[in-house]
Amino acid sequence: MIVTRFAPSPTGYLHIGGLRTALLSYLWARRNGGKFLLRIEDTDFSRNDEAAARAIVEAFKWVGLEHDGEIAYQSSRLAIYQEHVQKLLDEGKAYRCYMSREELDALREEQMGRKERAKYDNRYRDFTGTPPQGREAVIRIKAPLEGTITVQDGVKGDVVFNVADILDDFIIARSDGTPTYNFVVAVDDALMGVTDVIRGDDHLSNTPKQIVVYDALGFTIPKFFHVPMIHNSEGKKLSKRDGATDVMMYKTMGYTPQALLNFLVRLGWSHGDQEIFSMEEMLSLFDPSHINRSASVYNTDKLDWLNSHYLKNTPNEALCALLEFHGVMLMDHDKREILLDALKDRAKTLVEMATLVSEILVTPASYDEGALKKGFKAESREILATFSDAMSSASELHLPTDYHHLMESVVTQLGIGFGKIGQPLRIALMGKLSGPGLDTVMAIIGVEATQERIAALLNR
RNA sequence: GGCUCCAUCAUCUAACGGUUAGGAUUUCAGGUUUUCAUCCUGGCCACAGGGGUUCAAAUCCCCUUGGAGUCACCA
Repeated sequence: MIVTRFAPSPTGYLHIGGLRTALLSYLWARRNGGKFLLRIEDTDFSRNDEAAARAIVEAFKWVGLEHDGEIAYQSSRLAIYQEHVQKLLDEGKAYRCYMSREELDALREEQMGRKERAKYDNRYRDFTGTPPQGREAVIRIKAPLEGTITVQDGVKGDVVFNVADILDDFIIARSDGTPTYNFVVAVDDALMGVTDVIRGDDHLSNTPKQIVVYDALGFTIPKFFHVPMIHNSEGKKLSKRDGATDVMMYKTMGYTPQALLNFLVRLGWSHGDQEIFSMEEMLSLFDPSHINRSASVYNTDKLDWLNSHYLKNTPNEALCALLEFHGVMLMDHDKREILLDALKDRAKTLVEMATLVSEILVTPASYDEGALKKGFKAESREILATFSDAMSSASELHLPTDYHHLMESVVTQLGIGFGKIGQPLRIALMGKLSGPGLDTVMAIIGVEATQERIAALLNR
């Protein structure tokens, strides 16, 4: 069985890059009928872990990813780590190091001065004497001293590290007894039965250390898939400073989860020329071994396009529900269908759509200067008045076509082109020169409101 | 700086030794539309450079250049 996991450190919200690796892990697990686990990596300082976990679960819920089982908190698994540290100690695969921070710093500086790599000098590796008084020891693992470690990566291929270049006896437990990252990751992944680790390739250079831990503890090494970074427009790793990186921001900006997921899955992965992927398609097509090796730049133009695509294809009922989050209550509106049909092709986001709704439903508070200049001419007053009168005497005005016919007959009667009535009427109804078809707008707001808006413009 | 990874249009990508290097987004030009948007049609735009290997290289190898990541008692 394939078991994957998403293991964020609690930073307060779910990052867009995190969502991508979570999505890929989720897809791979689900595709294989496996499990997708969630683990919060909170071994260090007292950051607000609970809130962070809630934020992540909330974001997962919004996009529809679901993890299996309970959320694992590393902070509550300390006993397990200690047990495994002890095991290594007992087996002589790890040892106490009494070197002080000052000594370590001094060593480092000395090495740097000689242009050497900063590296622990193994001074306590085989220490058997009496420990120095009053020193808290850290625990270091005995790492190999020579040879190579190969990370077999499903994305990058075999990556070979020279032990002498990268390793030393790294710390697995701090002087306060708490375990460090590379140790707990390996222990947890092994104990939780994770078979496929899909994560950002910023973790690639950590992997040899984790392999050392796997080996020391006799664990089976999982499959690794190191997914390339998402870069910002400067070509650097995407960070919190790059604006909208909080997944929930996309909800408030009016994006749909499908669009976001579709956008994310196409960053670094593709299936021929296909651009649109439903969740079902992602589930049946995604394979991490087809992930690109190179980083991609985060550019939301395509996200906008995808979002408008999904908006167009969302049933009105569902659209109504989505719009409620943005303060638009349309469930009981009798012209709901006409309204939404007219709008769903015109908006890139739900926020835009909400704005468009109110532009139609609410009488314009002011008129665009440029529009007046361009579209409201001397003869416009009479044309609008004529049209308004015609509305009063018309018998049946319900559907857009009814209004359209009326406009046609007025235009014919006056011997003018459509534009002569269209422009001023549009200004009266919308306050500007762009918008959905006038017949549609009138059908939505009705005869009375149309006449009121015409009067408002004429009396201004 | 050491180590590691990466390199096709502005951007996301296809190509798995043989293509006029394809698609999408963006952009531009037409068309449809009473307007705007949508939509349709078309255009512009790429194999980083240099060596090999091969009948044949965007594809395989090497070098150069450029970019990124990582080097903690953070995760």
